Amino acid sequence: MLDFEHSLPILLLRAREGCMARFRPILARNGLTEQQWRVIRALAEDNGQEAAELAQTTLILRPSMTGIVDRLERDDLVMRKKDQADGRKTCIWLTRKARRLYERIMPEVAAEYSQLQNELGGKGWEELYQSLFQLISTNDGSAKPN
Amino acid sequence: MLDFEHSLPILLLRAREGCMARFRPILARNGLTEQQWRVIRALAEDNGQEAAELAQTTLILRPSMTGIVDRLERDDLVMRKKDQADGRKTCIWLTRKARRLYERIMPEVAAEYSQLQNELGGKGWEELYQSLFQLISTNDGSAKPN
DNA sequence: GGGATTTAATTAATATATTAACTAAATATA
DNA sequence: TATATTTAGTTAATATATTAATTAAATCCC
Repeated sequence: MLDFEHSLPILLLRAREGCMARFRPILARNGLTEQQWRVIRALAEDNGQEAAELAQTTLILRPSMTGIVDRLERDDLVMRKKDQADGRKTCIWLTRKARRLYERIMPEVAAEYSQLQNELGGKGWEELYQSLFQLISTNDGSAKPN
Repeated sequence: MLDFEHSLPILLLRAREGCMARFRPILARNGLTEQQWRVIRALAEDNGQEAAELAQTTLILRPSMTGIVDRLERDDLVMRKKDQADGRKTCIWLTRKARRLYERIMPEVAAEYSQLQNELGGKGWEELYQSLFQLISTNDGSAKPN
């Protein structure tokens, strides 16, 4: 067997797309892309992260992050600040405007998220998380060194 | 709670990235992108699909598909053929070269896939699939009409 | 202290994602 | 049958993904 449409990567993609279909309209109404929202949300929880750290937590590669931060800066949603101690590092900070935007969007996102949890049910939710954590740690465990 | 790094979309993305990290090197060695491989694989199982159908099965949007097929055609891996009955539709066919490439790559991919199945174990695999199907059908069920 | 190496970020080049607008062919409908 | 509508595919414009090369600052090491 091993038919393409039921391969694990395709199922994971389909599952994720299904989820994001719920949230994308909220972001679109507020003029944000999915990636921009990830960055804003990560900073809302831990402001002033280094660019590299931010890339890790948002699962965005560094070269992509450069452009995303460029555009967020253009839209007055974040500010870059060089680290005084280490001139190579840059930290990213949310602006007041971004904070207000976050406060406005987050409740909508959270509501939709609860809705999803309800539809799946407590048991389904638990099992899904269990399985995903299992898969993630399995993959991390067998990662090849660079 | 509801912290960003453990949100469902992020976990699904992390899970998928972990999986693809296993396969990407195989594809890269053969000069294929992930999306190109998806198209080739879908066609290997059902050659001559209409472009729209192909987009559905590979989870690639139509405008992206145009470019992907352009480049596959450029590399002599697929051919476009207009439907004689309905001049709007285009069908995509694998070339012999693509078939040979598929036969060469697929065993490697299948081996890596088995490896992953082994690492997860039969039970873990079952539960993962169960959960993903559940999530997908939940999402499909609550999809908003256009 | 000065050159080799490493590290953080960016730039470059190509490929893909996303939404809207457009084109051409088919179908519906008055 | 002429026009309106729908459908399949592409084009356009902007944003992001990916790998390799580049730049600048820090650290190593002699």
